[in-house]
Amino acid sequence: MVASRASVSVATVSLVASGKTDGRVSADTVIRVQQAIADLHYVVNRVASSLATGSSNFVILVAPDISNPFFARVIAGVREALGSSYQLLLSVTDSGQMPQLESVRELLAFRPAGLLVDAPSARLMQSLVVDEPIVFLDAPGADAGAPAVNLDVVRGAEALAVHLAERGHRTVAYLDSVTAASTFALRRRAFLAKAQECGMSPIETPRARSTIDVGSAATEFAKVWPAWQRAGVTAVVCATDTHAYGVLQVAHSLGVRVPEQLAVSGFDDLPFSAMSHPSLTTVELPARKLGRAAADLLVALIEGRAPDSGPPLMPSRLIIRDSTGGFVNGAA
Amino acid sequence: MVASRASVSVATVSLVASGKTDGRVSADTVIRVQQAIADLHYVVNRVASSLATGSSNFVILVAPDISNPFFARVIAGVREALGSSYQLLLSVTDSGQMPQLESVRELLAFRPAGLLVDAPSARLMQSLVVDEPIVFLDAPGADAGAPAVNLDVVRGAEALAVHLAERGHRTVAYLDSVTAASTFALRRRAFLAKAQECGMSPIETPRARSTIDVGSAATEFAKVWPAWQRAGVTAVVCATDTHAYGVLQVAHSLGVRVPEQLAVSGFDDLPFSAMSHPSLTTVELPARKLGRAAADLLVALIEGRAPDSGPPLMPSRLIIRDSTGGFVNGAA
DNA sequence: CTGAAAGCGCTTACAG
DNA sequence: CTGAAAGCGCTTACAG
Repeated sequence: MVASRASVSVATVSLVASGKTDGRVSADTVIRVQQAIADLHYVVNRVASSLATGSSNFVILVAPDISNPFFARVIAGVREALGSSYQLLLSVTDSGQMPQLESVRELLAFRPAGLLVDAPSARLMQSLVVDEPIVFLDAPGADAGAPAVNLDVVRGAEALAVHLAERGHRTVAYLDSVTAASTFALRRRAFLAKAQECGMSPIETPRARSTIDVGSAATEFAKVWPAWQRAGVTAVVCATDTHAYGVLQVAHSLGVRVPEQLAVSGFDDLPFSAMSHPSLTTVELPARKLGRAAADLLVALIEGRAPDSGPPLMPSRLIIRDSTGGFVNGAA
Repeated sequence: MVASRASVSVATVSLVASGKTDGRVSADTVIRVQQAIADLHYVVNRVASSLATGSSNFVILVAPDISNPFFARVIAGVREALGSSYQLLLSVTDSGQMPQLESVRELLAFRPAGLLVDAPSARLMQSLVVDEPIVFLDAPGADAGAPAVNLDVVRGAEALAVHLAERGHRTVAYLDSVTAASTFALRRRAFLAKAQECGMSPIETPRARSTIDVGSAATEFAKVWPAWQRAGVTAVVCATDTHAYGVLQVAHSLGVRVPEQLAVSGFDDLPFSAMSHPSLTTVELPARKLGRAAADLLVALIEGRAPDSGPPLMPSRLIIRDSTGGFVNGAA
């Protein structure tokens, strides 16, 4: 420990470096040590420090599909809640891949103060039983035991089905995400069930799905559209706004007018959705709030405090815009 | 070390766990120890291991503006090159913020095997003198000393200026990014200089800049457009494709026809750019290749190998699409 | 082939 | 107020 050389002491440097000097070190030496630290550009080795104390002050967030803009907002919320107490490190999977159990285990071996896992598969949640603080985000279906913060996607999906039914749609289709995250399975199921209940016929084949990027979504939609069109589809609901942009794009290219010939909608309410042409009807999902709530919960767990309340469910909200606006058929 | 209890040894467990058993441990004990490891779900504590060996096997990538889709592709390239030898951890700044020296120092305190810094400010590069392996990405202006992998944005920016001049444009404007990354400063300077050289008049006030998201870009463009229009601007070059999407959007809303009344272009060639309406002229930047080259260089540095070649400069390429296509004025 | 021992750089009671 | 010492969980020469 070089700093000790500079002045004359050893454990004292540790005290000074960590600011635990309240009446344990004289003002003189504090200054002298700080000087030495500054001179030598000394930075405490967190690895050693973490080993010695058995604790750390960083949090790892595991997430799939970082290219989803929704995700950037979740991160912003997490950082907000973490403040300066904990540093955030991200671990991302390849596009379209889910985080695997083994890689989460490896991450745990870094001994973070806590772990945040976004959009896990149901399987991951079940098999991941550890005593480290861990919180799942956007993980519907987590058994009650696992701490999780969820989005109320069901309410939004149902509102969307009702909205389309009211607009007179009869035959609807769904463009899904390929990732196995349970949130996507839930969105789809909730929408299809409610659609059925409202008297609409959801077309389930061909099944359409793509990764969360505009290009893939466009390609996929272009592939299935002929069949859907023959089946009489007048509305397509997409797993995310990003998928919907792809649909809007292809529809435009093909001369399919939105919303007159085809209603389009998504989930997320990304900023662009208010400005696309036509503007996009979507289920608003409070990404930032989700991130904040998850991080708050994690910090409570880390610090051994009981979470303030029960399992939070962030409300979703249907935002009706032009992409589903103009369709009128029979009644409505 | 619990595993030692399960069988009967101590250092042997370490040998087995790290697979260094070539004729140092009998097949029998290897199996016995592996059994114990499996039974106890034992995972080597990387913190302790890292302290003992003085090395680690993870790399930290520091980056601003994770919401930029360009970035997701850079990451994909980095992961490709890192393979399974090194794990990747990300540290992101808040939107529009640059990585700060202090936070990079804190990251170094985790003792990663190496550090990758994307789009650093010139100041960061200068003040960051450390002996840990570190590679800058997309960091034009790095003094020759610092290992860096760059994009040849100058060539692309100049080709764009020439293209617009050939199309007959006389008065052009630039929509910049707010981040202080040197790559953005360079794109702008290179374009403006070449524009001047080609006999065009770049309008420099009002200066337009926004964060890298469609919404902010749209707002900013809406604000400056009246002045630009009065000044006779017929072409706007954007720092990224994302900015250009915002411009396209607002132009559409305002009834400004692209490219007839206004030519629009960007940098990146994001997947969506081929499919927007009109499709977007852009300077293709090889994001994935950039990530791969940077990671390759970093690994070479970590492993003490001399880098294969000189400082790599990834080529950029002008892709001409409809958003600048139709404008004809005088000659051309 | 296997175990005992030292050491990685810190932190934290514990004596002085 | 300050220093000496033990210990965090590993790894790596070094003896047996």
